[in-house]
Amino acid sequence: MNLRDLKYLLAVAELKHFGKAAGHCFVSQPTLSSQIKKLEEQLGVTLFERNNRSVELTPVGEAIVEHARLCIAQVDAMVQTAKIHQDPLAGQLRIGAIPTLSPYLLPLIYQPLKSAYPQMNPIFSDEVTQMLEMRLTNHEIDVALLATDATGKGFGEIPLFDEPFWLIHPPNHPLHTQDVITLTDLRELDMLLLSEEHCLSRQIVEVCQLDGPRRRDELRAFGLETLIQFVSNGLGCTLIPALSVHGGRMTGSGVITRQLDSGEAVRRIRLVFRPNFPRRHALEALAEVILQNLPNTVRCLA
Amino acid sequence: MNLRDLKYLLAVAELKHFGKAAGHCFVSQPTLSSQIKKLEEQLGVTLFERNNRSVELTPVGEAIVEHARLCIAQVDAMVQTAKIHQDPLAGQLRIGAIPTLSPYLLPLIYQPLKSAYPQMNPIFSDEVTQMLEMRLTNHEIDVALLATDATGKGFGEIPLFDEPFWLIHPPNHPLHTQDVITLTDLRELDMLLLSEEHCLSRQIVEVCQLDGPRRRDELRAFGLETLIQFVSNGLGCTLIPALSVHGGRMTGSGVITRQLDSGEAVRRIRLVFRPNFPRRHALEALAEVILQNLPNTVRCLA
DNA sequence: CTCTATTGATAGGTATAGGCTATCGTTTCA
DNA sequence: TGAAACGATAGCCTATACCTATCAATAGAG
Repeated sequence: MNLRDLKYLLAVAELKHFGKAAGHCFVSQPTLSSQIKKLEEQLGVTLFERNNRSVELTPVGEAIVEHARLCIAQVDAMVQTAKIHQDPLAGQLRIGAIPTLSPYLLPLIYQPLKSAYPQMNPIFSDEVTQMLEMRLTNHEIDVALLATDATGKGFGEIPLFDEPFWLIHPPNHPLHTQDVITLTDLRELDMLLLSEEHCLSRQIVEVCQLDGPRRRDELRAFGLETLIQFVSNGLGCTLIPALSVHGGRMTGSGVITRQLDSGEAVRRIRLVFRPNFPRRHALEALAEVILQNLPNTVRCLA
Repeated sequence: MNLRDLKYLLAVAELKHFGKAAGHCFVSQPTLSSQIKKLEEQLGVTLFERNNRSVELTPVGEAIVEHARLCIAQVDAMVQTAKIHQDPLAGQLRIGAIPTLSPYLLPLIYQPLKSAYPQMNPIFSDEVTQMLEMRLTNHEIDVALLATDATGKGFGEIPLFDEPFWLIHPPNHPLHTQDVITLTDLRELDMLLLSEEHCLSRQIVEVCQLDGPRRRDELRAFGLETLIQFVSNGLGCTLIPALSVHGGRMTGSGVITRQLDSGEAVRRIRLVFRPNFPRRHALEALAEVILQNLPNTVRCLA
């Protein structure tokens, strides 16, 4: 059975005239006649009682037409739904971000994204890298904002920007009097780190070339804001990403924020997605909005 | 768009595997692939995000599949409806009968019809010949039980039986002492007649060869039972159809019921219907039930 | 790291379904 | 009686949905 046949059926039922119904369907009258006949044969019932003067629905015909009407209505609704979503920018875009980026970046882009692409429905979530990668694979999110390379795991990526690490230390720290801080200086410090499922902690270890003994494992905090509180209380130093300096509550917290004298101490933030994700344009739009709303403490890559 | 495509869509959405879905639909995998691709092109959206290891619905796909599911469900319901009505004996059969037949015949056949064809849903109505013919033409009823020939008006008919006219007269009437009553006797009587829209009144005029002056127009009653009351009250005689003698309240009403000495004084009862009425079998079934439940006061024609 | 199995996509050929024009048979109306 | 209107039928043609064979990409085993 064919949807076209059902449309023919509805046309004849409404106009009660094969010729007019055929015109209405943009086919010839014989085509319509034969298709109605075929439909009647398939269903095993007579739908119309016809003679050369009138065409009338049989009682069964009435019932069948009612079903056909509902069916066609469903298809129309389906096409309508498709039309709304034809714009690849439209519809849900489930965005995951790592916790050391999410609270500082997403507020910057939420309003601009709404303004630029009102038809887009972004849904944000907040998890560590490994979880985001799993959710990507399971189609539970569409794109992840990560600070690590995931191309080796079969994902695609759009590099966005390099986010420098800044040093924070307590006010009375020895570094207070030092004008310029280099990477070498960092090796000497007592670095506080996030728990190891955060990519940030691994990256700090790498950047500072911290060796085993120097790591302050006993104090690994679970959130960046908690870590800052530790520093504020004089328990040590740490590196934090530039965006958290901009958006975080540094002022008044008593910690000293210091830029580093090195272009190397950065993490690269990228959009990561399944390579066959069909709405690539939505990702590019997202990337564009992110890049245009960043503070100049980070280095854009486009 | 095609219903087949929607079924393919549902299969892939459910099994998340093109090959298995193809087997489930009894087509080859390339067929399924190309049809899904075609559907995606027609709708202008990507329904599945696929790679060589997994097939997953996109958010739009989810929405579309929901519509498709409802659509297919409608079609299934439609086929089911058709199946139920495939039996030409099933479903509504709207039966009209003339008022001088209806109250005496229909009670005789109602239960037998229910027993023999429980799937049939007979709906009875009661109107004069002209109205019944109009309703037949307008598809408001499916078949009429008439006492007149309607083949000249483009209807089809199944003759059922010849129903003799019986004479009824008051107890103290001169005919009381006469053993055999012939048609000639009737011409001398003061005949009471129904109003002229009833075919019975025309037929009595014809049978008795009543001429203008003898007709008792001022007393034309509207119903047969009323007419019998007139006779009972000694206001005249009349002819009534045999079934009304059988089923009517003759006993105790004080009227005398007399058979006529003539095979001519009958009216022929037939089923009348539109010639293209599709459920001819239902009519034949009805005819059969009627014929098998008649009293022997009438002469069956089959 | 190579080999193989699995999976969806593609290519090319064929058969059927659905389309058309022309015409018929019947009925209605002038 | 002739013309017009209408649905059905016949015969032909094309688009499309189907098939088999094969490709390309990936994952997992040895």
